[in-house]
Amino acid sequence: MVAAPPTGDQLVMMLAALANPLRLRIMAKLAVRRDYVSSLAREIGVSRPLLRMHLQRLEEAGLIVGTLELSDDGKAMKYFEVTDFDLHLSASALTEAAKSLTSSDPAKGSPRKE
Amino acid sequence: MVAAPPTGDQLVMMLAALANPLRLRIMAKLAVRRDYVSSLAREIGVSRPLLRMHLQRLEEAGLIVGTLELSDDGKAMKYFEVTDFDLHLSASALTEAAKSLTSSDPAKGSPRKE
DNA sequence: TCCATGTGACAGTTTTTTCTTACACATGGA
DNA sequence: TCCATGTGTAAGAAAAAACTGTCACATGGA
Repeated sequence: MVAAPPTGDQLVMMLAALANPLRLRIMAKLAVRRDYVSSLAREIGVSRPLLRMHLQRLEEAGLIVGTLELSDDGKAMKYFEVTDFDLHLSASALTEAAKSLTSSDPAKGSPRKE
Repeated sequence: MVAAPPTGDQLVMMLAALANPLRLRIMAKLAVRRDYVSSLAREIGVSRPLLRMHLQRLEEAGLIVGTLELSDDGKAMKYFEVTDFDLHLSASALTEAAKSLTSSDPAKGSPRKE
């Protein structure tokens, strides 16, 4: 279901996003229930700017999405929630993904359009 | 049935190891067939010391293993091959893995032995 | 008005990764 | 002996990631 196998580049982004203890915790928290930045920062125990950066990285990788909502008392709150991704990593899956890597392939030329 | 689900720390290591285009290529190559360092370096087109570092990272993550063998003409060759891992990444899997993270959990104290 | 709470963004430091450029040792064959 | 091939390691530059501190703006309620 779902997930068209991501391109190599996309895969690298997702893996890089997940390959960090703090972000893994963030994902765990958000998997349980959506939350907004300040609240999440308190709960996890990190500064808001730092959390913000990590959320951004996760969002760029497509693992979470944020929506700006207006609370009852008029405050703007940015809620984040996890998307439903489903990565399967095995040797063959990696071999497949590697084919679509665009970044510097020393074995070939510069990543010309070819 | 292989893989006991890795600990959070172990998972982070594996993800970090895979989250790099060059290492992804290395995995792809080794998945096709085992190879020794110098040969692989030529094939991929990177310097040997650089490749060495990447191989080391992959090995530490348990994704590949290297064995030092003696070729017919007496040269010592270090052959690497992929282990058979099989990671399944989903929101719930991450939630589970996050529980066993030891690294700095700002929400708790310093990672005391408890 | 001031305070508590939410948002966003910037500059600057520290730490980690990535990559380069050496150097050292060993073996078989010309 | 010298060269080509294999191994290992260390020092240092360059680039990217992680983290801190601070400022600005907005709103509702005391």
